[in-house]
Amino acid sequence: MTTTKRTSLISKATIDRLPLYFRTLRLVQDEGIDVISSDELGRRLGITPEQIRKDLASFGQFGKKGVGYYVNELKHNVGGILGLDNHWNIAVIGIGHLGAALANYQNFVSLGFNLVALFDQDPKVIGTVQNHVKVEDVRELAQIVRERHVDIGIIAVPAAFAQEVADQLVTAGVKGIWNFAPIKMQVPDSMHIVNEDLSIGLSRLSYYITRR
Amino acid sequence: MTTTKRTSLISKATIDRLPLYFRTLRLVQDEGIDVISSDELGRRLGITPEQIRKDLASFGQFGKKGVGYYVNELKHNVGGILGLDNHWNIAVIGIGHLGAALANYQNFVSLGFNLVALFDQDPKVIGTVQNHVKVEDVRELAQIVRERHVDIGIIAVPAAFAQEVADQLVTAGVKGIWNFAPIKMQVPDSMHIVNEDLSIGLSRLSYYITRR
DNA sequence: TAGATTGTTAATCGATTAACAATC
DNA sequence: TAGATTGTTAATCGATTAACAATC
Repeated sequence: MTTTKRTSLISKATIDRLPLYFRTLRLVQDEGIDVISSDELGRRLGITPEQIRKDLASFGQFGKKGVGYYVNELKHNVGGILGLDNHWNIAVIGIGHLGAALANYQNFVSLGFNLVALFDQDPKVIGTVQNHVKVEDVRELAQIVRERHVDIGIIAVPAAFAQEVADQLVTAGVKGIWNFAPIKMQVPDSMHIVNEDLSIGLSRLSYYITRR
Repeated sequence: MTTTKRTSLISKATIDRLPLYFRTLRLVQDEGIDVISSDELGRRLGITPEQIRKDLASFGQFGKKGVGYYVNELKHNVGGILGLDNHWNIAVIGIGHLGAALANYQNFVSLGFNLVALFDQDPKVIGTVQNHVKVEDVRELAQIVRERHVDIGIIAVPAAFAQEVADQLVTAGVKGIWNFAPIKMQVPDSMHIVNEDLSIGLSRLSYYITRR
């Protein structure tokens, strides 16, 4: 039995480690390993075993004292916590270089997401196909988002158009937005939005190599 | 005069906010604004003014009490702290969808990075051009990295080849690695590496929309 | 049983928020 | 001067690490 504790008590850092656990458990399972200790999982990920046990314990008791964690069971539990078993429908808006890369990113498929729609504004791009999905005119966004039950909208348009697209996604009723445009988006408090700012990582690297 | 404090005292979270300050200062400057308060900067970014003042104060005294911060001066200071004025040379390894997107990402140019080399393994890709740079055979990586003084290697190859590429980059003498492959990389302690794991953000979004 | 390993509590460490003196 | 705003110290909050009892 799984005891689920109050969401608010769980650290943001913990949630960001769960996908790493999930991925490693899958790799471990492919190697034919049935049981794994927090020690071994930690060794593979460069995370302390205490941290891993604490993270998992915030969601329930998944291990067996003196034994470890059953890989398959833990993998399903972690996947469930992350909501991956909902197999969310995703759509990418803005099929430039980045949007096309996201549309073709196979790791999303392996996490259980379904790519159901692509949108662009450029007549030369509309009608082309990426990863077996046809690019639609962004003017039909609202209608298609509803028809295909899009849960998550991925914004890969230039910064100048991002807010407008976000507004349309909110109106069309998506559950969450994954934003790659480097701007502070205005969305209702109830809308979940995750910003993916690629220049932060590169700037951080610049910072570190500058002062080593 | 700028007082620079010990690096170790500065929080990782602070460093990740600096690129946001830098970008906003540039936007503000484009609007013709000469002076900005922590309050206004915070309003634009959704960050508290106290946080911004604290972040900046860890690197020196850049503001004027009762006045605010001179936009141009602060922008240059923040850029300098991030090391953007070094105009680091970057190379992308793996010109698939993601690698091509990174090679064409204009925000990196605007941060002062220079794209100097692209590498792939596929004969059909070698010789093609992305963003005015020709794709070279990855077997020539070591030589070209030295010739063109590559500072940062961006790994966009499939997970199975990522460690091998990292090893070659380390041997060739890059200063830092920006890794998009979803694996735990083994590099010497002296090597700076930033991992960009796109599935974390999407998984986090899945987590939040699952339990709203 | 003895050894291994979890889950949890307590201690420490780090980051944010609040408050306010300094000063433009 | 009076009002505005920084820079810094103190207080709070949150996350990680350490320690260990429970138990397989």
